[in-house]
Amino acid sequence: MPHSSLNLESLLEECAKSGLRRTSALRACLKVLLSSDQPLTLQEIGASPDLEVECDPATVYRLVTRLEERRIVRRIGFHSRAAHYCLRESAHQDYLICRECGAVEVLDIACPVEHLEKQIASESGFRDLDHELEFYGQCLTCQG
Amino acid sequence: MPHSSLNLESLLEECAKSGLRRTSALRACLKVLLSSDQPLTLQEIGASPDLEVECDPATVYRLVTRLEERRIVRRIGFHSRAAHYCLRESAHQDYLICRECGAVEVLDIACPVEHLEKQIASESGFRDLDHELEFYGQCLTCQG
DNA sequence: TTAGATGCAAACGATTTGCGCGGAA
DNA sequence: TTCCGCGCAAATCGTTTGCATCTAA
Repeated sequence: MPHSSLNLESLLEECAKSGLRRTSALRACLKVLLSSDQPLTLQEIGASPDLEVECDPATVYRLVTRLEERRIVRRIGFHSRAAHYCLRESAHQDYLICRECGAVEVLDIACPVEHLEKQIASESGFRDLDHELEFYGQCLTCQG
Repeated sequence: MPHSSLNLESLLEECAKSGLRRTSALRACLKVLLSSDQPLTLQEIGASPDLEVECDPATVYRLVTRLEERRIVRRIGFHSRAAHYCLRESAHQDYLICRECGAVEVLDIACPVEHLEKQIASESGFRDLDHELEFYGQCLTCQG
């Protein structure tokens, strides 16, 4: 039960406050993101068995894009062709990815760059700083 | 004069040893990568005024892909639709990217996760570990 | 009532691949 | 002489957008 501390209603509330309507598609996509412990692609969101209403790919795309603009959702690059997304509200995660098969593992480490972020923010003048840290390698299976 | 310490001939040598032929396209692409101080997209490589012979996009794609497989080139995600590439031999770089206009700045910091990498390698069993660290924010221009 | 949201279908852009020719080894 | 690498063109795939309809506010 990932994100048990996060609440669908409070997320919807936040969305509403930022100008989004409480549609069934929005609720459904948020629920899928809440139920996943790994970042998902738009396709994965749209095809999830947890998605309680059918959503057109374009709808998922527009919803997640809006959520990303409002910084409710975080985009993660990985190296796949498709972008991955997760809720920003959940704890920040760093990842370990197999560059061969694309398997994603969530790293159980204290993120080592939090303090750096503040320093970079003040030196660069950039606002709303955020970061992405991924390790790439060949997993045990692909070494076989 | 970026990468002044890196030598085109030694790169070509490394490519040859790993089974690539010394073609004019390979030389040209390596030269472009050597001359840039920022990661480039395939399009940017193919359109570079520094590219000394015309190269078909498919050729650039296949070349860079082979170089990446041989770990001579590193892929970087950023959040643009197109992947960026740089020479792995150059010093490892971390980046600061504007999530609005996409501007890329190379961070002048000692990378803070080198030691973590070793730890993760030994704990996970992953081989040939490598990492990518990027900071995202809104740059001064886009704050204007 | 009406401005934002959705579905459908078409457009886009960055790869990715098949194929026949040409050049490095 | 062989086989890898190249250009050309077509196929893929993940978005991205236009438009008419629907619906939350």
